[in-house]
Amino acid sequence: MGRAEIGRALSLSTQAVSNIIAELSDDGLLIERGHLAVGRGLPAKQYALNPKGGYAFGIEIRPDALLAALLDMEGNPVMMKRVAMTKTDPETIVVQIKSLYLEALADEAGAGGRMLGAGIVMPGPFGATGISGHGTDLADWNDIDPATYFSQALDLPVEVSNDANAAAMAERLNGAAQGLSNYAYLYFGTGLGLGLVSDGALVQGAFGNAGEIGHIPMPGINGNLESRLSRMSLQQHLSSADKHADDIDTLAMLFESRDKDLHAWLKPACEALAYAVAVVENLFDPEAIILGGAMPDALLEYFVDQTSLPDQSVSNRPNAQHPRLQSGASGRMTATLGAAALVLNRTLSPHIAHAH
Amino acid sequence: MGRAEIGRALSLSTQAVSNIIAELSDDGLLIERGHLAVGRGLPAKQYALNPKGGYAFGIEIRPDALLAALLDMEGNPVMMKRVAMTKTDPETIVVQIKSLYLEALADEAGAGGRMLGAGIVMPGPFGATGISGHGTDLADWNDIDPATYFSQALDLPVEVSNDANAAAMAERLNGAAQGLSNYAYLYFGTGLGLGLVSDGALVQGAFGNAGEIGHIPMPGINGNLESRLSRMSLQQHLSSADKHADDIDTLAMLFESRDKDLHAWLKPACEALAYAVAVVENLFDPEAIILGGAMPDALLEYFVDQTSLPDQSVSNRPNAQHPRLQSGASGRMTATLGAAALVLNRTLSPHIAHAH
DNA sequence: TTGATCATTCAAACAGTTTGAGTTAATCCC
DNA sequence: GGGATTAACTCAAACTGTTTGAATGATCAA
Repeated sequence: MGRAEIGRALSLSTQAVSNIIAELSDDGLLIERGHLAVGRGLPAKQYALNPKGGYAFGIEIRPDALLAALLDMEGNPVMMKRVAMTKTDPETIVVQIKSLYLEALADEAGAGGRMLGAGIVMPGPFGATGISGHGTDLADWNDIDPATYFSQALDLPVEVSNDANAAAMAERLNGAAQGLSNYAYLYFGTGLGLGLVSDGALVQGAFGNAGEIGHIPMPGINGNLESRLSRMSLQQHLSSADKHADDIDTLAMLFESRDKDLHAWLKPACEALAYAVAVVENLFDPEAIILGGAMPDALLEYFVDQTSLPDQSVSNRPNAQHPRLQSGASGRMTATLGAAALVLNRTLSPHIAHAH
Repeated sequence: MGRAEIGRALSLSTQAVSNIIAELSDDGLLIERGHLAVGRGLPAKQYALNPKGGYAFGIEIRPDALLAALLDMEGNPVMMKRVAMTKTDPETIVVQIKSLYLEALADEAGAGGRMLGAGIVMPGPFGATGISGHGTDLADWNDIDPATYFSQALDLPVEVSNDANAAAMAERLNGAAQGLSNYAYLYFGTGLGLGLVSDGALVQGAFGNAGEIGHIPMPGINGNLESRLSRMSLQQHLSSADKHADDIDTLAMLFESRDKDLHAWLKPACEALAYAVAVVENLFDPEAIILGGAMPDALLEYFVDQTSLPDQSVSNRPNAQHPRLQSGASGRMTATLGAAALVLNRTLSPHIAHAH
């Protein structure tokens, strides 16, 4: 955009924009993109964010591994790494993270002085709650505030969140949620998580544990939602037929080959998804619900196509602008990239900073 | 507070606070409260909001009546009125609202030049949706944007919301939610609504229809949540036993006298409430859930006491600071006062104003 | 009584903004 | 082809809201 256009969009004078652009250019945060003539008048000098003007580091902590990614300011990954872990105590993890961080800085020349912060994704819920202790959470982390701990270790501002929130933010940066400010993201991790974005900001809850949609009771069965709709439920279903699918590729293969056990799981899963959609839509009235996470693409597409969306919903509107249910980013690294996206979103979207 | 204390809280210099206080005092928005000596040093001149420095007008539009309230800046009601309506078309309503507004201004000398805005509560959902046309919504309003319409008619900034959101804001101003910034409000209107506050701001959804919790499917029965848990469901239950309770007082009397039909309704209602709590807690992780609306106080208290809260919830934490479920304001005027509270909250809480 | 502590004011400096006049480069239209 | 029109941009000055530093006032503690 040109100075005058930016000024109009921001309700600032052209002169003010000029001053700000001069400062940002000096800092290397903007690049010039030539002149653009759209009609009469002096063609505007175009400015854009310099993708190499800032970087965000993302870490995903899992019980068995550590995943890291480095994103530039446009959200392009410039590094991705995975390290298997056997111990998950804070000291072991922080040492490993520091070493991954140094690798990232070594990989990308110039990132050193331009780090905007680090995003950390770790399994929730945070603190002792009624759904703790189900095997997915990390030991030895109860007495530590992860944000402070990592912030001191890396000497960077740190954002901590869960996988679903991170994935939702990643989707806003580059994916299906671009331009949306009210949407929900259903994330397939081990269980089923929900990332909620309201007016451009994550709804994190009082203790950062919002979005545990997998744990709500599921109508018609004696169990919760994620007992029907999650990767773990699918894997349990398969293993009861003596089939073992530990990774996404195996699941994709089974889906592709129309495996009858996998397909038997699909129908009740779609019903569970329809229920989840009804709950999320009526409680939250999103522009769209995006489906993503550690599932094969084809399976996500199947869910989007085959799930019959509830009629009794505030989102069932005749003139909807967006598909009510759509698929987003899938794969192993979604949440890791999302961790870094947390930082980019904090940097790039206006908010009130609380004095410290 | 004194100037220096305010400065520290806001990360401003004392001098800046002095300048701002001078301006606000000139406008009559602050009052002096004498000096307060806490230790050594010059005792600080105390300042407080002038309750008469600003007013908020609240309107609740119902299919059969119009309710109005005028609140001062501290949230004290200085006027409350009710007018029965037979027609609900926009012209009839706006004429009546204008006349109520003039009455309010006449009642409170000095309110004229000090109106901060008007809050309007009207039955949702807004726009055509899958749960429209159930008899609770107003006719002839589909092509009108209520905010713009009333803003022009009253020449005031206008906030439009539903009853649950308004009630939630009222509770924050004066009631059980004081000091909370992440909480949920379960509101008994005709159906069952949910007001969500995240980081001090209402979660309204993309089209203002968030919080329609009454319309989510209820496990175990062939129906939605509000078919078990709402005033309408209670009244239907009673009328099938040939008892008619059109207002809160009658319901309170029946409850007090341990009417067996009413009490038969209570147990499944508590189960429905437990389910609602499980959904809201796991999805939003609130500090507390507040129960209020058009129900007798005693009945709300009964719900709070008798509902067994779900163990499988992120809010089931051993060291909780607030009761997970508590009762808030009840009665006929809750949503009307809330309508005005919308304005006070917008005025008093910091937010980013979007350029227009 | 004296010194320490803290709130406040005053004046000057500073930062970020708008305003208004002037310059540059494109299109429109005769 | 050439003047009129349009729009982006720059420069300088004014303005607004902030911080900084020195001075003053009122209280407590020893």
